[in-house]
Amino acid sequence: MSNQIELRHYKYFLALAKDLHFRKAAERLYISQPGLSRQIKQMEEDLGINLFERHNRKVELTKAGLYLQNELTNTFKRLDDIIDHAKLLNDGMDGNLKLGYVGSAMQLVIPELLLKYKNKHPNVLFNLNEMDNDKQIHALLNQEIDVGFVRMERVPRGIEIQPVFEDTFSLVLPKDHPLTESNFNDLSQVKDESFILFDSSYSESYHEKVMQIFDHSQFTPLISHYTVNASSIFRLVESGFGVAIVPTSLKLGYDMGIKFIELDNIPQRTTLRMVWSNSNTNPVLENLINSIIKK
Amino acid sequence: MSNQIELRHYKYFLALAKDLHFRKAAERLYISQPGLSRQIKQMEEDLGINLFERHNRKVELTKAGLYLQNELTNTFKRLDDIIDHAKLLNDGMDGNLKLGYVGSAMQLVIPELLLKYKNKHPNVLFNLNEMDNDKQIHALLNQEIDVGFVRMERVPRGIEIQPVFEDTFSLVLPKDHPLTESNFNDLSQVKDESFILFDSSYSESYHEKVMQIFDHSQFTPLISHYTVNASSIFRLVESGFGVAIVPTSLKLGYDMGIKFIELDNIPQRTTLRMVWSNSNTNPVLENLINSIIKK
DNA sequence: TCTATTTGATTACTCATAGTTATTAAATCT
DNA sequence: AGATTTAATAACTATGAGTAATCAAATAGA
Repeated sequence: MSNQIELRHYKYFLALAKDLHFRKAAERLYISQPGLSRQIKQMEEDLGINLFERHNRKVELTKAGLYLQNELTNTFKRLDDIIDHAKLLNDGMDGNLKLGYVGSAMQLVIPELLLKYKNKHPNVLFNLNEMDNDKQIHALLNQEIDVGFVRMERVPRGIEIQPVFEDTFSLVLPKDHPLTESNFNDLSQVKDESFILFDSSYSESYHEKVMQIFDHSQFTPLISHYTVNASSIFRLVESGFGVAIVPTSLKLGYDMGIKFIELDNIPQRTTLRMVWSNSNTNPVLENLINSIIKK
Repeated sequence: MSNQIELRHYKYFLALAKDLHFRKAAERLYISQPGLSRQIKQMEEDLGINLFERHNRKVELTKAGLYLQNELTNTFKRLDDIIDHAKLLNDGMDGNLKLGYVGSAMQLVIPELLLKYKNKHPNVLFNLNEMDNDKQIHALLNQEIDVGFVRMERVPRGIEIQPVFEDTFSLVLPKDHPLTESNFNDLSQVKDESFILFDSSYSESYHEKVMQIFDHSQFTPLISHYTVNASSIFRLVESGFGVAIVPTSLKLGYDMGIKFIELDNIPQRTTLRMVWSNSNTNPVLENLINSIIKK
């Protein structure tokens, strides 16, 4: 029972389940149509499951077939990952880690963490992918990345979240702006400037926190631009289109005609958090979590 | 690359990984030793992974081979579950659910919940298994059950937990005991009796709660017996070996020479909780969770 | 040290079956 | 009614899984 079935059968089944058309699926598989017909039939008989309903001129998935399509797709994606990972082990690597991160984490936090980790585990291969907060959650759920670094507070069920680095905010001004660290007192001094901010699609909770800063300073800012990455914010500030408020750690790594004034006497902070899926079985993931969370 | 490999290869690999002996593994697979040698070799070449180290007179798994053994074992167990489930769908069932529960939940809570659920979903097949708290957590992690009903408070990462039913405690006495509902005031009236309790291995947190009751009544009980199931507790009480404290809902379903006095004016309660793994993809599981948690 | 035994790899064969081409049956469209 | 598209069936081919026989190497035993 379910004994003569081979991977081939499952692959053929998935192809047919996609096309719902024997000839086309067979073509895509580079086999003949009768060959496919026979393999599918054999699979149905061997499993004792009707996978397709053959109607007059169209093929449809049964309930059981639809279920199988979903589950098998996942299973084989997972199987591929397993083989890839085993290959790495075979080549002397201890494993690999696919990381996602918001751009604002790349200046300070990520390099530091990775250096520390790589020191301890030199044979772990890294893939780095900058992506926004929501994309990272998506990628985690699809097992496309192992770990993400986000600025958000709530995550869906199945995702773990832990703070990694807390940062102050800084005011960003053109270099020739009259305000300086010494004559700066509080934000009300820039209440008539126009502001350039990260788009709220970047992170709802990040955006809200920035708005709290304005509340706290008791004025409503004129926002002239929303944009999605730090360098375009800085470019706009440099060109005199306004001023900005960003996480302080972004100060590093950019050399532009701008200056930072750290807002360390307001209570708002932005926290970079590490997120990962608790159903992920990548064996080096645990190392990373321990090495980062346990300081 | 990793293209000509079939399920057969993986099955052979797992057999050899277990035996670490070509001839024996081949025997167990009902094929000849050269056949096995060739298939394994082919698998190693096709995947580009050295799976075994052939020493003088013994075969050992490589690092990559060991990893593969673990992961593939899981994957194929999962694949079997998927096929089983698809078969149920094929036979007109909507799916099946494997439940674990502590014995004390069987009297009142489980039947009520299941009746309500079965009404809505008549084509879901149930498997019921009485097991203690820890066993259920184990079974969940191994995907041997879909849902558990436990009396505990903390569960490991990856397991979800939600309260289902809160119960008072009751004092259990032999039928001919002088204490009755009308002349009972508080537990100090039985402070000189010996007590029969659930073994603390049943649940750490349950045991602690019962101890709190004694603290609350300001006496240290003489405990004469620890046992693991309700009916043996009742049997011992009936036979005059002592008195007991148990969840009130156990009153139902037993017809013995004992009587219950509900301790509803002490603050302690015991909560039956539903637990499940958040990596479980059984499609009917979600129904059950919704139907039970959302009252 | 020589022989017997146990190990997995190699070789040469066969036989089951995946995949082929050619055809049929049924339904739908002109 | 004839043309076309669909999947199933039938008969054939050839790939490669599995086999028996043998080899090479490494012990173990006398």
